Amino acid sequence: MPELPEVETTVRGLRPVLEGQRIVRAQVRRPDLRRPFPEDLGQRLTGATVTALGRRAKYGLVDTDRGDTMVFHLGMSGHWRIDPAELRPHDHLVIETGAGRRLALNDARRFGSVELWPTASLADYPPFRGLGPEPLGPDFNADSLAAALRGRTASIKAMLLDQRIVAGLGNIYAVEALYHARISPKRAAGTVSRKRLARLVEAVHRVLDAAIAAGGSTVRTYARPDGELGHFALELAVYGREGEPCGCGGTVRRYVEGGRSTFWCPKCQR
DNA sequence: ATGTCCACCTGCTGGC
DNA sequence: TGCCAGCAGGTGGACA
Repeated sequence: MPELPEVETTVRGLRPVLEGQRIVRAQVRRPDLRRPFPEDLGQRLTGATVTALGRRAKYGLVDTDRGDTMVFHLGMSGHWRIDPAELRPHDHLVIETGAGRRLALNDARRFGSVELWPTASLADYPPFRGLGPEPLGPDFNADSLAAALRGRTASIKAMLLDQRIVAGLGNIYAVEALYHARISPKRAAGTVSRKRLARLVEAVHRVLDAAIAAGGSTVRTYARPDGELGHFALELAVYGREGEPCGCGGTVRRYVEGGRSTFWCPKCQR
């Protein structure tokens, strides 16, 4: 699931359940995702009060009154379940609040991670070092993008997936943004004109905003039993549409780059 | 430094 | 119906 919009949706869904609440129980059921959980994760969470929730790139942030932030990444298959009726396989971490709410972090493929890090020095959290600008923030714009891509010969698609260039895009939204900007995913990043980079920045904004808006509509129903955060049905223009017609009269094609499927229309994306 | 590929892990789907 | 190859939205490390 989780690119930036899914993580943002997840954080927004967790906020009303966790913010201001005391964690009365934190149960680790399987401590080894991509990286092992901190040894004492359960003890360090139990009794803490959650002061704020946030997001950086594709990471969710849960601040506590003990000066620690729980940083979680959902990998490929991770998601939080709110008030599950019963626990399921791959519910690796279960948190209960003083208000009687229960959260389960489920991640079948275990590419995700959970870490505790001092809130005051989150910038030093190793995965955050070297991270590029937030795609919806002011530091991601045509000028900064042009500077970051100058002279680069790798494909523009690969550069959008590089979290050091821009932090939060994944395969789906990189593909969708390039389609909307009418830029070929195969084009060498350093050869994309400033004018077309401006179009790309705008397309990234449009695609992410629409996805977050669609996720938001799902969040409103989060309280349903076994509600799972971050899942929503957004209409995608090209992703997963190999062989289907493009509005321009062309046909959507697929190729693999770096082991990732890329969908595009060779007729209108140049 | 840069570009490219692959491993990590489990579950689901579609074709035979 | 059953089996199995192929595929899945991320990241980081190895290699040239």
